Amino acid sequence: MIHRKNHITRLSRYKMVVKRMQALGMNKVFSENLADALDVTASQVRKDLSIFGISGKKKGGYQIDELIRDFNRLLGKDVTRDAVIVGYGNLGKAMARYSGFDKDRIRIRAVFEKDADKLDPAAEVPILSVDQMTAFIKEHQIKLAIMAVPNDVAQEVLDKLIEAGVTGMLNFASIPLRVPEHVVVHDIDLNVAMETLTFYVFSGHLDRKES
Amino acid sequence: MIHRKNHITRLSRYKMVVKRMQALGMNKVFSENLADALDVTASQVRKDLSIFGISGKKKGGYQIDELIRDFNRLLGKDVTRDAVIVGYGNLGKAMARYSGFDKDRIRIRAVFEKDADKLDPAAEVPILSVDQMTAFIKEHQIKLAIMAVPNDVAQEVLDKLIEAGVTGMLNFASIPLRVPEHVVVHDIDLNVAMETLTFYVFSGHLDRKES
DNA sequence: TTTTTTATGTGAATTTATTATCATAATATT
DNA sequence: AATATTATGATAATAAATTCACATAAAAAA
Repeated sequence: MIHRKNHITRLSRYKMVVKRMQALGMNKVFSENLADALDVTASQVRKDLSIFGISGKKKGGYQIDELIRDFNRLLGKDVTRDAVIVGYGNLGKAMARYSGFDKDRIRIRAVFEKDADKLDPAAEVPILSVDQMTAFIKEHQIKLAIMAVPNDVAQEVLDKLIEAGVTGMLNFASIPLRVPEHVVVHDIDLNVAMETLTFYVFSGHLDRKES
Repeated sequence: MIHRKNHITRLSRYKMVVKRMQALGMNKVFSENLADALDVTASQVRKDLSIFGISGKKKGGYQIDELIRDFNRLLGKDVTRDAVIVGYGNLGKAMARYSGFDKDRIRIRAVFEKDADKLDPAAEVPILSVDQMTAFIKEHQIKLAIMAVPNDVAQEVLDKLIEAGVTGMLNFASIPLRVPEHVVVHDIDLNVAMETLTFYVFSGHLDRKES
């Protein structure tokens, strides 16, 4: 069985709630609990988990510590992943300071910015010149990038990143980007998100399905 | 035929590229062109458009000015939609200054923040106290909100927004939120997005499908 | 120990989404 | 005016995602 996007997205969510449950002192969890918490069906939970080879016990549910071990294994062999940010505008800055990343897995190593006035190589997350980007990525073998640059340079930046060795990016630009087969781009188009919302809110056609 | 999320998301994208095409001086467009630009099939484009009651001509494709008129009609009767932001932290600030919204349709009217030091009622987009939130929303009949608040207050803020009359929100908190039937929440979980990405990048299981 | 209860795991059924096919209408060509 | 071309639109086919349903294993109760 191949893992599709939806499964993986949910996997990450399961991880989140299971961690919270563990923090609450719980030891085991039923598919029904997860379903509840994430507003999906219990069937869906069991199917997802089984797709990833995770199994529980016919009565006692799933053991939380085992679950977390499995989630970590699946989402990256307990290794921290290094990432860089390109663009230190509003969004780039917000991402550089974003506290919501799982610090044990995703670490922002640097931000690259064109405007010389904004550079700050001494900051906790150093703000470096784009001129250093390729070298930095190659040296640290960075595979992940967050693109927070204007639309009109997005494709150019993307190409440069790929050239340097990055194979996965989170993209905030709202233009269609072209990438080779081996590269994954996850687009977050805030304008599209808001427009979609207005459609639902003002049209009444609510057959909504969670994001 | 009912409109599902995917259709609406694509509709918003079609609008974007069609507008760009118009800016280029083009008058008509073929399903094949749109398919190309957005990396979907031409069949998909035609189906989407037909679902929204948009039709072209059996040879000459779709008339761009008509398309744009239809898109605007569908996405909100040519009326600007007012929205507020809750939380003036990194993300809230980025959203308040975000230039990517279609200014003709989505207008940020105010930001609400708890920390008194951050308030700035005179700013172009005024930063107001959360104490004023409910009154402001009711007075201006705001229906849309962007939630950029910490996880631990997200549900509370959401409830308050709903109480005040908001029915659609973009949510950046990464905890599962409960909402009544008539309310739509679009979640953007940046951590989940990054983790999903790492999975694809480091696992090799690439059966990726665009965001 | 035997019986009852209950949560998993899986294959089947269903629903939803996407793609392929092709008759048809509009345009262009001869 | 007749013929050839071609892009749409509708329907059929396929694929993907989700839910149902139930046999089975584990735990609890009797």
